[in-house]
Amino acid sequence: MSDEPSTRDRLVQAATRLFRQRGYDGTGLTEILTEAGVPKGSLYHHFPEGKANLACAAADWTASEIIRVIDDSFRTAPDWRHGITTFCYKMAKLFDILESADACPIFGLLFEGPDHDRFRTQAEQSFDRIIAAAARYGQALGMTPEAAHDAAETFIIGFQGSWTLARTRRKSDVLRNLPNRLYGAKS
Amino acid sequence: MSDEPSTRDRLVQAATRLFRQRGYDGTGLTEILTEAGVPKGSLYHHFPEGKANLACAAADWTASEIIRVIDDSFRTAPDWRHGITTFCYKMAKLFDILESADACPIFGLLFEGPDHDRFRTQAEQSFDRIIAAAARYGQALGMTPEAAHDAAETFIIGFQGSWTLARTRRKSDVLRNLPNRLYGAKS
DNA sequence: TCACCATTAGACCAATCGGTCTAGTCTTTC
DNA sequence: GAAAGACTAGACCGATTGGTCTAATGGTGA
Repeated sequence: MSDEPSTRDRLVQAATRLFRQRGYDGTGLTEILTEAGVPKGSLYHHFPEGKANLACAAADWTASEIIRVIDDSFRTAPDWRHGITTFCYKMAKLFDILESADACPIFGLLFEGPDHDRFRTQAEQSFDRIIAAAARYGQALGMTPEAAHDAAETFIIGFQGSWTLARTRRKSDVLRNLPNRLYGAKS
Repeated sequence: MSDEPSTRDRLVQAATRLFRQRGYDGTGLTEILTEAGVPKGSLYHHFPEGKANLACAAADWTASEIIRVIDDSFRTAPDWRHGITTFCYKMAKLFDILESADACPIFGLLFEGPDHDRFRTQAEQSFDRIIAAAARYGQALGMTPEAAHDAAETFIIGFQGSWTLARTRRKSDVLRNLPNRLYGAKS
């Protein structure tokens, strides 16, 4: 059971990767199925509503992964800026790994596709989960709840924009420079 | 001749709008053709390489529109922050108009799709054109070339991120707040 | 051993995709 | 007014799309 990822997990992870690379509409079911090594019947067993269903699961999974990185970055951070800096470096590293496969901004990008409102809502919730996770660390480091939320939001905005620019340039510098951009030249 | 937009222009504008709403792969040729009121033959006359060709034209057109708004915002601006603020308000207004049609970040989003490198390059150039346009105003307002470029880049990053967040929330506040976020609470 | 249910397997389907190609219709030029 | 080229018009194409459906398979409890 713990030996190999379950069929469901393999589907979600293959879908996540492909959606990130080619977008929702750009990715065919066959492609996902092949990559996951799973027949079509299994897909519709685990995700009865099909592709859209799978995309939502992929978005959830991605958000959780991001939050995991946030946790790792802040657990030992002495202050907010250190936490953010660590996060940016970790993500820049990830960017460099993914880049060869031409990956997209971590999340929120999958959210083209039909069913506007469902996808939009899913994206909104993912954003909010991530912002809330970061804000929690802001509070733990002494900020007021409002200040922490605001700082987290500012950061996520900067991160999202930086990733986009980094991607068009194929260079992760922009990500590593984000803390300096947001909080002034390095101390 | 100046009475109606040319067939070509109608194609580019319809494509721009649809790509913005549904993305490159999410938009069918038929849809574009119907919207533009143009038969398929004309498309392949004006854009012999087809959809990809049209997408690049749409990206160019969009970048030019953005630069036009930058020009409008900075022409009478007494300083950098005023220019940025005006730009953000203009774009927030545009956002509110488009929102009903569920539009996407202004540009850079069309750049999923095949032909990775061609699309990526196109996006990179569009970004750089826009950053350069903003940087020019920074210099005119007294910044050094490096400072101006950096300020423009920071701004474009923040704008891109803000638009994304604004879109998932369906609220333009985030765009209007960007100057405060970047340059401190309103004076 | 049997029945039962979750899961796997993949053939199959209509619809749509981007793209090609031939015919026809203007407009311009001599 | 005829020839020529720019442009419009849309029927048509093979490939692929997301999705459905039936049959087989595997493990579990009685």
